[in-house]
Amino acid sequence: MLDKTYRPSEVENRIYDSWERKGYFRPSGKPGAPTFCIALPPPNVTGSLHMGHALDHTIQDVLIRFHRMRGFNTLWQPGTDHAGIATQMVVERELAKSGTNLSRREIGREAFVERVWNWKSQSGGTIVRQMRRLGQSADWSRERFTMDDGLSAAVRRAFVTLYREGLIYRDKRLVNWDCQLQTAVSDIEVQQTEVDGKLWYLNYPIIELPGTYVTVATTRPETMLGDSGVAVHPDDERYRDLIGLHVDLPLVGRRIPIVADAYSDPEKGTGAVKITPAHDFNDFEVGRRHKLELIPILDGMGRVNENGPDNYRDLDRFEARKRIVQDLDELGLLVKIERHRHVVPHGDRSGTPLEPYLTDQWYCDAAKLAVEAIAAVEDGRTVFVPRAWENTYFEWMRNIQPWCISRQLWWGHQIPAWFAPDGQIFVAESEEEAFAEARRQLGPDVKLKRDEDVLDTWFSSGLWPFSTLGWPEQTAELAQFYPTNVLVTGFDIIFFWVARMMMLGLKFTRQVPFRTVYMHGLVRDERGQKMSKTRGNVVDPLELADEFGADALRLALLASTVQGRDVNFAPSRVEGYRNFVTKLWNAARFLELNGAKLNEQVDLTANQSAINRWIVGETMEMVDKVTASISDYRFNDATLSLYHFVWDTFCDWYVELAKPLLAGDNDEIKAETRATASWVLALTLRCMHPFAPYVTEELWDRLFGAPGGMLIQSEWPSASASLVDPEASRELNWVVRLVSAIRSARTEMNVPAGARLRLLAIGTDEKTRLWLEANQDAIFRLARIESIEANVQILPERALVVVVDDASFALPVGDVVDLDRERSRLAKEKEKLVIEITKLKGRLANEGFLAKASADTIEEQRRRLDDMQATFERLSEAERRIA
RNA sequence: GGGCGGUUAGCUCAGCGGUAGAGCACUCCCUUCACACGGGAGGGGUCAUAGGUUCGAUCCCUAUACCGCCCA
Repeated sequence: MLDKTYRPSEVENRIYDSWERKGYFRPSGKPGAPTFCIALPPPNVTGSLHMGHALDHTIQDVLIRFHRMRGFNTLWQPGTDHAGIATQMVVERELAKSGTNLSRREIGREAFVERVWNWKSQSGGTIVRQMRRLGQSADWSRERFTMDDGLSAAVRRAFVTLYREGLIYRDKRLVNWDCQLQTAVSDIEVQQTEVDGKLWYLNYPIIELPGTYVTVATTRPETMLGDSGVAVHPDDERYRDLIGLHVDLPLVGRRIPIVADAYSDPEKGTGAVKITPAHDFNDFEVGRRHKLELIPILDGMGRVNENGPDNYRDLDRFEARKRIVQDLDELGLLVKIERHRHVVPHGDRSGTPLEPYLTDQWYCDAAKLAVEAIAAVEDGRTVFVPRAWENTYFEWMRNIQPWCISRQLWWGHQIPAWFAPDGQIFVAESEEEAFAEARRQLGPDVKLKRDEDVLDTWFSSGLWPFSTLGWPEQTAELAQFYPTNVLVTGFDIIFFWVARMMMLGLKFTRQVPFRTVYMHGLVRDERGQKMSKTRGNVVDPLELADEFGADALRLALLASTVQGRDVNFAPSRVEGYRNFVTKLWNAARFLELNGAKLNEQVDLTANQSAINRWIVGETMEMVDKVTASISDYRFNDATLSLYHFVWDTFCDWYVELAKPLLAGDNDEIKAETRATASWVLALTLRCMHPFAPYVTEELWDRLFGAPGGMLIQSEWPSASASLVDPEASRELNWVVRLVSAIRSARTEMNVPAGARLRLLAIGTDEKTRLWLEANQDAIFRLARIESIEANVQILPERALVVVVDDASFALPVGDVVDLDRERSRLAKEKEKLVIEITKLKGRLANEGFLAKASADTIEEQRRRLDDMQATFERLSEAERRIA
């Protein structure tokens, strides 16, 4: 027997183990079945599960479970990425704490990488375990890691291919350099952060005009050591005469030119701007236009290098700033300092200000790869849901910059490039190949040194949808599951994920990596604030799952997911869905107590009771709605349909209506009701399974046993029109309205809740009489009625009156009734009607409306008016009775 | 500066050319034999503002205000 409440903690692990052990997460491999595949955007191996993952993964699990039940040969490909910087940082931190006080450089590359692997094997699986906790049905037997042998081979193949086609090349350009981590990072790993800074105004003496100065304004005075020019706007009258002259760079003593360049904004600062081509992206361009010298003055740690004057050498960039400002001030060249709020690029891992830094790096020609990636979305080979995100994708793809793919790290895919002593580069998939080629060209004794750097993690992640399926080998899985069907991700990583996979996927497979990109919003707190540790508003999905159950968390997330919008997540909703799960549990418990048994062969069209015919139709409608909503990625609609069906339709009405049937003495009806109720519950469990997999599986097992196997691999229901009986639907809707009207009137008139009243139907027509008779037990019970008299001709005086459609019903209450109160109740109801009736009359008298509105609309409005007028008449009659 | 989204009940949000909805919160009643993680009944909204289109606008268009996000 089921307990009164469902206890998730006693169920979840057991069920999950059972699913996994029985291999239900694996592709069915059914011959002829259509395939459905999702590649999980691999979470960071150092990560732990946050609300964003919970939402992202739950959506994927709904799609996977839905398609699995619909008979697709389904694969959800999971795994993690090696997260170069993040993982290396974790292990370096551990190293620092370990007491040996050795840096990674001191223990050496090999030993360090070994440590990272050790860390990974011990602590790397957190997020994957947490995914299981939430019921995610990924095929763990196929779990992959971006550093696996196979995936590493894919990376080498991709790199070598792109290099040979000229799509990967080496270049000396400015990169975003992280001085703390001492590596380059890509544009999209840059966080633009607004900070309170200053604007320093500096005087540079003009050589040709002794005693005069040009004043430049800068947010980074320390970079002046690397200045190689001053720019003014060509149309700026103030500086016209200075163009072509030179200044004597203070503290350095370098002679640098004043050039005219439109980059200089006359409105900003003084209109004259110092140009440091080796330390600023804009200045780099200006410098190139005017052939200015590139003078790097900082080293990789952000310290002044040998190009700076001796007295600043080795000073940290921030220390150098202080000293330089001080020294300029002493020379009388510091004009003023203003407060200035501006945007400074920060590394999203280290959090330190990034330095534009001139180095040799490997680049990928993203612009060329983008061409096909753009075309594929333009021509609909890949479709975004919601569509609006395609614009963001296009905007970014069309302005894409060369992608810096090398990182000065040890953890990652080491770049398969070998340097000969003369600087010549040999790129090959293996060292042997590289040597073979080098020997051919440079003789047998050639010495090669492998590039120390590794590739951007996203380079390997970009191959994920096909490298996980075996590429570059032409495997059966690749043929079967690629292109994948849908990528589910948050819009915040549209550039990381979608863009890179599209470019590399099209390049290497000539096919799009996924046909649909479903973008969901970010999970924020209930006030719309981004969740962050510093704000302290982070909600832990695992804690919620522990407290309320994984199903409740999943339902709450799905119910909050509206297409194209962020999710403002209120934890109280989880409690609400915990209650919902309990409600379902108890509905099942009710069936269990009444001997429910599932018989899939039962002929529901033979049902005698309208109540049973009605709920079957309602169930069909629910199946339709849920199926359509999932297919359209409208998860909130699907969740709400289920919620409404289970709670309102099934529990509040059907179960209550069925009680008299089950308690009655008609064995045939009893059997029919048990069979129908069981059938409805079975379909409900199936439809709800993708959303709340645990409780549905448990109930399936407890109630229906498992002769046909587990719910996870049962068949998704299909709606059948032949099971919908419109007449039963009309009848039961009427019963619901009648009962509701009686309940309302009773409460409003303060009739004691327990009091049983007589119900007199006034001037009853045939249909009403039949309906009353057929549903009398239900009406007795639900409206607290003790007897029904049909066809009463005269309204009794001391009675409440309710009107349903064109029939009046009187509830004699004897002396307890307060006539004044009843009068005002009737008046209030009439008032509401009058407003609507006036509106409808006006509309129907409007010639424009009659001429232009559709016949259906006009007919509908007429019918509504007739109904309301009839009700109004009945209410007036009742009023006159007690006048 | 450019682009995108939002403004609907106390809160969080659905919706939509012709009847304004949900959950939570609130009020009143109920130890009715599945469930108090429950049942029943209620209160609460000039759908941001101003114009326009339309027979009819919360919904479509334009502008404004405010809020948020992305990019420079």
